[in-house]
Amino acid sequence: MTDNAGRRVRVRFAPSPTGPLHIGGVRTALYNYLFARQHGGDLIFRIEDTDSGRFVPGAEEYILEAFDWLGIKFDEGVSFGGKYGPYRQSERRDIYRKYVDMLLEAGRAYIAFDTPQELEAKRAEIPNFQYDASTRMGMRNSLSMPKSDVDALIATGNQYVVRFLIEPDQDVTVNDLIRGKVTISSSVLDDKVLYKSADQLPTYHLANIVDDHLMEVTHVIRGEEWLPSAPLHVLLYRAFGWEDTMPQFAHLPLLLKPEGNGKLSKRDGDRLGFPVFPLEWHDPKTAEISSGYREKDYLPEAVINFLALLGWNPGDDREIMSLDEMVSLFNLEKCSKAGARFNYQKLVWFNHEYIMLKSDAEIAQLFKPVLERNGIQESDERIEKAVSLVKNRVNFVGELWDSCKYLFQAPTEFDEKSLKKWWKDEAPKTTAELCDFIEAQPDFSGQALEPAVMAWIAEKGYATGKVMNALRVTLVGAAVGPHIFEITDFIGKEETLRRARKAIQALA
RNA sequence: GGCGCUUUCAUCUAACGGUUAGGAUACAAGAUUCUCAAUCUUGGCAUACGGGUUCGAUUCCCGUAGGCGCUACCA
Repeated sequence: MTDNAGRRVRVRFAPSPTGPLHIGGVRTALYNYLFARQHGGDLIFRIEDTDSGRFVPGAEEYILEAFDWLGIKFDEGVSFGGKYGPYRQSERRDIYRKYVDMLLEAGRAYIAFDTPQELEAKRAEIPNFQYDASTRMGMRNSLSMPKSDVDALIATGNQYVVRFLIEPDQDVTVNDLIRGKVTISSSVLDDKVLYKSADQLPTYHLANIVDDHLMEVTHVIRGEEWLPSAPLHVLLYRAFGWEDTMPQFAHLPLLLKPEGNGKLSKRDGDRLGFPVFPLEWHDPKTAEISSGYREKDYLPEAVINFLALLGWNPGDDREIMSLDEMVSLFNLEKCSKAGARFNYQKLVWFNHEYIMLKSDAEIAQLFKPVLERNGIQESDERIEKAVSLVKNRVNFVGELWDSCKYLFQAPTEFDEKSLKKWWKDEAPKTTAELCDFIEAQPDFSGQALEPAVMAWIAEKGYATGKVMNALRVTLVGAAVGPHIFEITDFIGKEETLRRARKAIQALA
């Protein structure tokens, strides 16, 4: 499929390498991915490192690794290649300079010498100061100064910025795919800095427009925080004369805190006990560690599914969807407009659903390292069997260990509540009798043992619950777990009797 | 402060003028069972407020209030 101008659909995800990838960024990337796939288009990975001061080593690699884990694949860009490169903005200085000069020559931009300190002083002095048509002639720039002065300042090495000349009193309309027409007056826009001579790099706005144009991006799907500057971007496309191929915009609602006010931040994760980053992040400067979904044992499919539904729905009641299903169902028009609270409780539910959805063999492979860490070496078949018995009662693979360790090792201690409820009165006596009965059985398989034991209990006139739970406590250490004959079947006759008789002595 | 976006159960959301306002999570109860889960059933819970337009507003318009974002030589 193509866009309105008949072009192949091309979208991009363009993070700044200033730290770990925020979970909101993951969702933005996901929506771009779904959109690109659905339209048979391209997804570009661009690095927007125009702020040299905020560059963080390792961030780019982290972001790539995160998408790899999540299963979001790019078609071109940094580390993927492509014919529109380079895809790292810091490597495109010459390109930007050329376009800055074009704007300068066309009189759509001008050079300004005001230092950050001077501007700060101005803002302190004049409330609501804005660098625009009403103030620019009072500032130090190529509009207010003679050309000879400007040239002299540059020649003597003064730093400067290039500002975009904005004509006041013009209504600028952005046609947003999610929100419809959004109109603002150009008078509320300031003469944005497009370029800094100090590091010879553009700011976001200029780089963004030039790159999207050059890379033939057709749709810009990004967070709502960009909506206020979208009219500025439209003005830039006009200034360059690129309005006919200007991409279409879609501004996504923000991810909000689970409780309280404001958008989801790094702090919330620490405070409420859930990650806000896909992968664990070790800050190279502060040595601080932020938790990640991968390390916290979430399945990438669950994270993706949960995120997809935060601000979008397929139009019917389905919630569990594969990435491919989402690709065919995705629709920008079905995106909601209001911010979504990040309710991680539901993510836990998704994780549980995906554990249930995956085969025992798949879960067993994920569980194997956990077992090994606990000193358990078992065959894949045994592990799969154990997984099948207990996976419905866990939300995370890591919880499997606590739920089924008794399948691999005898209990070393007994849960007090369980003892109080089930290990009393006749329990030691009946359990001992049951052991003798079981020992005498020729066929120990669960299928044969269950009816035999039930008949024995009936014959003796015992209460089924009391006998079974007493046995359960001796084998498991608590009144939890799967069907008791599944457990005896798994651990075997010898171990069953050994545990039961040992417990009778230990608990006497 | 200015500008913009936004507003349906606690939370994520459906209903693109006519429904007993639906689903999911969470919560509660029940069923099942040797226990804990899972599963199934059931239950409570919402159209922010005030005006219009209309035969009829969750839905369209205006206002108010709340929420969010932007307002950098950050993205």
